[in-house]
Amino acid sequence: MQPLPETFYDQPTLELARSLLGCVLVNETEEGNTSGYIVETEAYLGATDRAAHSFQNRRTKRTEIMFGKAGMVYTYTMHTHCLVNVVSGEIGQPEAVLIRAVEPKQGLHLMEKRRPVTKIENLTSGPGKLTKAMGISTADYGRSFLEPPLYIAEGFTPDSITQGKRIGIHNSGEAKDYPYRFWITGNKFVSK
DNA sequence: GTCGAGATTGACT
DNA sequence: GTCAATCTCGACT
Repeated sequence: MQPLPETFYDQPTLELARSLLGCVLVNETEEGNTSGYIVETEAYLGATDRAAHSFQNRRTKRTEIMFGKAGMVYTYTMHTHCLVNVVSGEIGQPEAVLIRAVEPKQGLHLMEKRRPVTKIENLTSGPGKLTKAMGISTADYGRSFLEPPLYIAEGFTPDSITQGKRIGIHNSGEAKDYPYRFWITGNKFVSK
């Protein structure tokens, strides 16, 4: 499986968020390899998006990576969980795409070992769930999706894509109603 | 050094 | 619907 080329990330963040649907997220670890089709994403446009960590180009130690090159890995700890983003936009533009859900492809047994569930559709149907199932952590912060062990490869073209409001952002004024969320219509691994 | 907030999840009323 | 778990970082003393 080949990582997608650098040119794939050379497109506007909202288009990248849409393009990532159907692509394969791969993580190679000592325990084994896991991969899954990306079925849900959210765009964060730092300069104007109040819900983004980098709102109004706020540059901190944590958001630093968002100002860098598209295709970098931005991981972030939220309460007890870890979230994973793909950095987007030109250098100097703090934009990123949050990977909210994947559909398991390879390493199903390993994912279930890391995150025991009764229903398979609960395994990776949320941003904190998929990182645990695939073994992604804050140690991956600053890596590149262009090369192993953590990378994104070509998958399939979704039949139908739905666009809507983002989830789980509170007290963000108008930003909470921005239609920056994309998911594959009808896929059961999309979060609620 | 201490305090508060948060791009979530799972359990419970 | 509500709420706590538990960690990192930024702001302040």
